[in-house]
Amino acid sequence: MPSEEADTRGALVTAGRRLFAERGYEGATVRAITGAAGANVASVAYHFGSKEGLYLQVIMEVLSPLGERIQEVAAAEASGTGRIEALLQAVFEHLWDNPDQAQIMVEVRLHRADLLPQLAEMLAPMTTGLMQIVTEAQASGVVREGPPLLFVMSLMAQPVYFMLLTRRAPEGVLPANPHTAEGRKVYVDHMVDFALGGLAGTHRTEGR
Amino acid sequence: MPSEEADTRGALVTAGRRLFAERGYEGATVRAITGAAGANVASVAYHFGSKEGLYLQVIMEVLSPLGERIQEVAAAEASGTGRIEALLQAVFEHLWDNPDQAQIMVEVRLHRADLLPQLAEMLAPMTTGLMQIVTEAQASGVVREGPPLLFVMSLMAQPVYFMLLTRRAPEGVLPANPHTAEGRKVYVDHMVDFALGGLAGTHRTEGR
DNA sequence: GACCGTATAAAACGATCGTTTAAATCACGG
DNA sequence: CCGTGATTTAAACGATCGTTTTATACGGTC
Repeated sequence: MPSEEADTRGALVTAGRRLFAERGYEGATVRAITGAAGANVASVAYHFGSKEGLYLQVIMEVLSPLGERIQEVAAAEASGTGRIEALLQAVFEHLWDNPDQAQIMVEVRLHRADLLPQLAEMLAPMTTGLMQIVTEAQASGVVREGPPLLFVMSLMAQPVYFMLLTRRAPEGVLPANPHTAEGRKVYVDHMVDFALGGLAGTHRTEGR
Repeated sequence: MPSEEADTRGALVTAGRRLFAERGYEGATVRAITGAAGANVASVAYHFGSKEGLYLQVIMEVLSPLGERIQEVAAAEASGTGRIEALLQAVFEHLWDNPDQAQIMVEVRLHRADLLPQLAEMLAPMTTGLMQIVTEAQASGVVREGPPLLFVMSLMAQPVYFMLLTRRAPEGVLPANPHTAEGRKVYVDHMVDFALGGLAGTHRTEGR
């Protein structure tokens, strides 16, 4: 009977997730990963076939939870602006607790264009959830008319960008300390205000 | 008299800029860069001391133009929402024409935390220009009260994120073709609408 | 034409990369 | 307690990394 899930295998994924995010695919060496996992150099080839195999496994495991989280928000009942607020809150908090996620997503988009089709497939549950949230918000009048994808992009830009900028920012330059729950609330509140305003009717040239 | 600017030196910066952006610091090898530049392998060490030296030079050259562009927008006279619109237009178009810029900025932020202090220093003209635009917009009533940096982050998130997502997106999924000027106008118009709404008064729980 | 600092060239350096090999160890049913 | 497949280990593989070395070609000055 094959045991299918040894301890080293999980340790390799955990270490790979962290090191791929910190240093990128090329920067994270097999020896660094196996060293951090307390495993042998050959264990990557044995369990995943190659470094690339481990990378794909890491991507899959790292992307799933956020997609599920967004699906939950999309399925939850909320009135008017409540669902948008819940979405931004959930995405930002999730990305903050799992910085590997955003880093690996950006890394793939920047330097691994060959994996973009697979990435889009893995992100499918997330994008459908987002589109559902926006289209329903348009039906209820919270969001103005227009291609839903544009609003999805504008929405996601906020938590992703804020997470990347605040994660390792030096102290003193930020208006609130994101390492505390109260500090993060400042950013979430701002993102919600900004997004709700942006989603509503246009303010183009004339006031209101 | 030293010639100071040989042809190979410029070719190395050009090739390095492209390859560092495409493949990241670790992924872009010295041999690939010198090969693309039509130069010898030893030329990087000769002209820049090391691969790291070339990377720093590329960062400096790639960051300057956007900072100057934003300073121009900040200095230009524009009434009400015009300056915000000009800012988003300029940033998105500049990033679109120079994708290396955003890619390298993100790369440094993700995988080269050791360079963040130098990056912040190089970005100083850009951030001061952005802060000036926002604070003056607050004074004129276009932007509601609040820490200017939060609005700067929300503003920049839009063109950066849109550029990263639309640059290599497969055909058919996007609502407009960003490779044409007319298509990019769709994205810029949306970003302007979204941003102006987000910058104005809050739409929190009650309608309008 | 000899001289000299600058620049390019080819070749080699040690180090480290991902991967492979082959032996050792483990878990366990017969 | 032996056999057998699964796992781990140490060692080595060829390839490629960034860098150094050494020699050669170039452009002015005296």
